[in-house]
Amino acid sequence: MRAGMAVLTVDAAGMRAQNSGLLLNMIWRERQISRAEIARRTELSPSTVSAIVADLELAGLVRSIGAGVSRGGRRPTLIGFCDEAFSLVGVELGASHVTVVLTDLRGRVRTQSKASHAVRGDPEGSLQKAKELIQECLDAERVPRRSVVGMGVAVPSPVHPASPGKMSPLILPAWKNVDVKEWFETTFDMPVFVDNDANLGALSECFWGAGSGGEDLTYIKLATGIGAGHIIHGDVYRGAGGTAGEIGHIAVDSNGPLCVCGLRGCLVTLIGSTALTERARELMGARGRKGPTVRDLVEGARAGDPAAKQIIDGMGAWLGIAVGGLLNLLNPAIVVLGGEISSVGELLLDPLRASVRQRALSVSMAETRIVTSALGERAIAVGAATLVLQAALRDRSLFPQQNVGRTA
Amino acid sequence: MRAGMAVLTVDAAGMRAQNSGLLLNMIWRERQISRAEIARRTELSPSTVSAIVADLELAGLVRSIGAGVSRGGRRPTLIGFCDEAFSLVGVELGASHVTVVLTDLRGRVRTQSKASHAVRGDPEGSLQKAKELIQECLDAERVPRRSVVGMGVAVPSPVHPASPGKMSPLILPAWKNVDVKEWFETTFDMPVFVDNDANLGALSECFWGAGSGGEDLTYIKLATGIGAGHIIHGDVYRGAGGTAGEIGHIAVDSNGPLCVCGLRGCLVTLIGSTALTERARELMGARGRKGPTVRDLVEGARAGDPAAKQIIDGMGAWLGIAVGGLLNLLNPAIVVLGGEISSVGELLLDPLRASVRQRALSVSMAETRIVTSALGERAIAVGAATLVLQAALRDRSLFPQQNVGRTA
DNA sequence: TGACTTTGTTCTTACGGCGAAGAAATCAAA
DNA sequence: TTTGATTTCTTCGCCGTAAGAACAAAGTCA
Repeated sequence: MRAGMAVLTVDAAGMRAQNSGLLLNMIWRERQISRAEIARRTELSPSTVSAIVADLELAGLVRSIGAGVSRGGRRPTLIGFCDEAFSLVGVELGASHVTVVLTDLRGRVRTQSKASHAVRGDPEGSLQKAKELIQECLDAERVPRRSVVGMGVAVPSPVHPASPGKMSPLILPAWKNVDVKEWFETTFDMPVFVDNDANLGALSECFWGAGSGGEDLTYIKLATGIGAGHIIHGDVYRGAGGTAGEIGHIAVDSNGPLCVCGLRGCLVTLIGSTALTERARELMGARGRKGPTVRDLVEGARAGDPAAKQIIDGMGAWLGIAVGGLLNLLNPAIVVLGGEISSVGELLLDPLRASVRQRALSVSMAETRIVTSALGERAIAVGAATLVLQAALRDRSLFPQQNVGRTA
Repeated sequence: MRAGMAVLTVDAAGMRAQNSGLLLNMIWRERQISRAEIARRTELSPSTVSAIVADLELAGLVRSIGAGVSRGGRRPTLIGFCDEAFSLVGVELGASHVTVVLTDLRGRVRTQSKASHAVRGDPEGSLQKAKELIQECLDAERVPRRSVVGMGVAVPSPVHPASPGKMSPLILPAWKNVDVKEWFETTFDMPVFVDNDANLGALSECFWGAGSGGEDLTYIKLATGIGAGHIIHGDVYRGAGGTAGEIGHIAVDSNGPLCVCGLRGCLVTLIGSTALTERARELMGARGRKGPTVRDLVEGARAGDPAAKQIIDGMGAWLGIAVGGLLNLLNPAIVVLGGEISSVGELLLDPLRASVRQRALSVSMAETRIVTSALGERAIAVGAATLVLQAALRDRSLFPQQNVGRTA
């Protein structure tokens, strides 16, 4: 019954793998730390720590970075993580664009490239476009294939844990016959990890944003679609069928408009980008021929335009219904709002918090921080790259072997 | 950032602990299995398996139970778990009663005792009552203190992970100065685990009920209060502040009645026992002087009383709003309904499923089984005992040492 | 009956962590 | 400056655990 079968047996080699993984994580997290300090914290013996650090050094993952301050005796040698030793590729297949980033092991973007593309209906073209952009990034930095750990791909569809390359036939029917994971794997010959965009936004926030403390967190992506991703115990939570976080199709208004999903009054029909810009066209008038965009809305609200503020207020109220339910059901430590519209910051957070306060227990409300993302528009693509980093920090063997097979 | 610090370092002893824990779990799960089969499944060497089994046998946790069927050679010796080797105590502090069960390591109840008591306002009396009942159970079976692994306690309050003995001052203000965990620990001198009642109902279902497959599951306790418990990755999920699963205070009707929690239209004000019986009094008329009870409602519905059925239908509709949100947000594999009213079975499930269908994505809906509990009224107390079992199966050292310290 | 299979044990080997001892580096106080 | 204490890190031998080979025991099947 218990899912705990994940725990595998250990032999001598497994013991080393486990301990060295622990050390690698500690060094990554602390940025710089001495052997002695590691020994104190892990309760591993100094000799063992030294041996493992030597291992990691040989693998090119950590290195000495000078001496630290003395604690009354010999000064410690600080060990640091080699952030630049390997690269990560992050791909975002958005609704209308493809973004690619190349990052180091600290989530810093070394190159990025982006192109508009109608991803929804054109799998072949989108993948081809992605391939070009990836190649572009790799070439720009002259990154050899050997130094890339792997590739993360964010897709605008739920991903079933059992078949991570397959898109949902309801959300992306045109992608029915494509296996994204397989395609990238065969095209680039490296490990590929695929996940839903909101999940990767959440991961991004967990590693580099509001949730860097490691607490449980929910990220809400406010865009054409509305999706949420949960981080639970430091890991993306996907649910039994991969559809956890489909907050956009929570029905918040039983008299609301009909949604493409077949339900009525879904959150997305009320506060999705389309609904917002339509509302803006009504209240703010047409800008040029195409009507106001989300960007116009953001700028309007920031400039104090009452119509824009009214729209944002309404959005906060609707969103609060869903977030209130979220707090009561899941009680995350942090809720992060992402997506272009979230850049209005407090203008959205104020009405949202007010709405939540009417719908969530004061306890869970008081303990939950609700914030907007500070990671910008690359958050999702970086999150995709982070998925690879997370996997590699868990399983050292994912890092490509550099110094191939020399026996000391 | 990552919560992964939970992983501890390993030395030779830890290696043995890990492997023997794995074996213990496998034997518990499989009920009977041969050494050879264990070796095949775990990929441990036969010699290692033999050594570990000998260990476990010495500890009194497993024993040989005869020969199995041959696979074309010598017949295997089947190893079985000693279900009766130790006992578990489960305590449920309900809103209006205290229940105690004494179970074996397979969740079978050996003794139980129950007493009505106004737990809410009387901490001292409740604890004293619990003490008596526990003593009663232990005496009834002549169970020596030594053979009890520990005690689980279910409380009608959220429990903060950081202070598991403290009740929520909002829900149980009278219990402000009591530390339940500490009290039981000092009174009975054994390990004590405290958790919220709905969480323990969920654990009960995960181990002994609908979720025995180990999938993610949400249990909803339908009683005076409405609470939910989540099992995620085989473990109770409590949220950042311990209030995950407070589904009773999801606001499902913005025009609904005011709730004690300060919000309006909480689920509990619409389908809590009080609301149901009140509604029943209106529609079904008074039974005797006290008005119909939940039991009357169940019997009425089963007997085909249209008023009762109408009430249950309405309940399903309201509940469906919350469950719909739950499916979209968390996407559990199973939703289990518990509490007395759930014994109406399909009469509640039908309108509930219909309501959910209008509010959840068809994907998550299709993949989620929604069922009623089959564990009966002892589910929570047994869940409390199960909390101890779960802990001990994870950390063998929690089982009391029987054959104290003889070096072979 | 005899060849083959499967099970489970025994014994040796290898590996990894531990602890003690020691060397090196630094501080602090004489 | 010297001396002793402290901290860091390495070296080396020990020990516990798992692996593997060899073997005995107990079956099956023709």
